Amino acid sequence: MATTVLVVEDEAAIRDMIAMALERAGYRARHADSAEDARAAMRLAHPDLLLLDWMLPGESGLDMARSIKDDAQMSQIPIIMLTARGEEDDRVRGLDAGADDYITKPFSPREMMARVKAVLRRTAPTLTEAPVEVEGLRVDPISHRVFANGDGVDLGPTEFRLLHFLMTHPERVFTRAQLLDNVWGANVYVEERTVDVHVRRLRRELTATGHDGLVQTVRGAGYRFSARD
Amino acid sequence: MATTVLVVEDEAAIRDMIAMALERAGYRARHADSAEDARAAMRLAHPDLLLLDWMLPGESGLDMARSIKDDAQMSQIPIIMLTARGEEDDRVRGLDAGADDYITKPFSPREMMARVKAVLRRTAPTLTEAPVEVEGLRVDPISHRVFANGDGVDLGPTEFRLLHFLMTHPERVFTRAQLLDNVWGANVYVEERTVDVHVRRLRRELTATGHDGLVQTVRGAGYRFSARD
DNA sequence: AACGCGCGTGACAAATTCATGACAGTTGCC
DNA sequence: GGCAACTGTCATGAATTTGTCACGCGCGTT
Repeated sequence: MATTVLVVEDEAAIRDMIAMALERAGYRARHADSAEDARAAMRLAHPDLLLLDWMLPGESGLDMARSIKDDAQMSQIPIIMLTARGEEDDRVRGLDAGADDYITKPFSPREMMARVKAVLRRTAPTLTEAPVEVEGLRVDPISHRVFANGDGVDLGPTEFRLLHFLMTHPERVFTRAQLLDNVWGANVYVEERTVDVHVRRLRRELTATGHDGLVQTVRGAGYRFSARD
Repeated sequence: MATTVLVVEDEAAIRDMIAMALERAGYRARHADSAEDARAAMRLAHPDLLLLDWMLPGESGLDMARSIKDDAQMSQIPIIMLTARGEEDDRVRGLDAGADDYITKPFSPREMMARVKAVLRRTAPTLTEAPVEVEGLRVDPISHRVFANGDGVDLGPTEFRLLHFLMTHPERVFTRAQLLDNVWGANVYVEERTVDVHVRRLRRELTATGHDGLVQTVRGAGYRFSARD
């Protein structure tokens, strides 16, 4: 999936210039012209980066940056602030609000792209994954921990990846071969029945914490993660 | 201690002009006329800022800037690039390489001083990081000291950086490769197992002061700093 | 009711992954 | 120059994890 950049800027000319440069570089660009619009767009497009204008009608870009960095769900998304001011005082305030970089207008598409790439490179590993939670069972890829209603669950590396994969693709049946590809990795030779064993090990841990029936067997097809029976 | 600026420039006239202006303004100036010299000077004088000429005999200033920004120990030191060229292309490359500002020759001592002061002011908060404290274990980046419930803990440079990095990113697992990038610096080739050894050395010191279990091993994933088990 | 599969289980031995202690090369400091 | 502090590597042994089997149970079909 292409990297998506959300451009929050009310001046159409600048916004289009940026969007064009981004798309020419192979990124997917989305835009919003106010903080309110931006929040809606973030929920829809799940951008990997925000280009946020300092001056916006209504809620300022600075406030928005601050609120995003305070939100556990979105705090991982890097932000580059755009501003017409050149005072470094502002720069400090911007960085202080959680911005990852800062571009002073006027700027060239080229400079902008250089910074976009730099920020993405710097934060790439970070935005990979958010915690998943279903019925009190929470898997957090960042801390690499699993909690069942608050209590820690001890899983081996493979069980962890298996559970995480299934939870991020709920209600969907995967054949053993598909699971091997996605959890073990492509071109890895292991018996398909090995999946059964790991499912069993995973279930054993989950059952011990009262979470039964989440990893379901679909006879003749494979396994599925689902909250309902 | 006076703020030290290292001037890396092979043309004596320019170098002296800069050094004189800096000293008149109360800074301590050191100089080098090649990247090799500069590295030696950095180890000796621990400059707070680098004025780096783009064109140097041997390794270019651009390459040097990049390698410094990749080095965990020196990446905090701000860099101002000096160049005879005015192409924006160069400007982008310079900023991309990690430079904090950019001065085009010819320039006046006055302009240079303004930029030097601006960069130092701007990066001050970065270098002056706040102390981090968790469960009585305090790491103070400013004094470069660690205290466990008031008692000083003696750590080597690498252990200090490792602990500080982990403490500023709690509850998050880092692979050995990520730790090497962030604590040792990118482009530094060391065996991944070396991380284990430093973790052990760090743990040994922490355990001696009663702080066990803070640096945790996540089998198959890496290490994590966390207050809870 | 018998049978054929598909799947759950417990047991294992091999393969990984880590913690540790020892060592030698460097560096900075007396 | 010599000493002390640091670093990066290795070898070793212990602790987990992993991939396979073999065995049986149960479901659906005949």
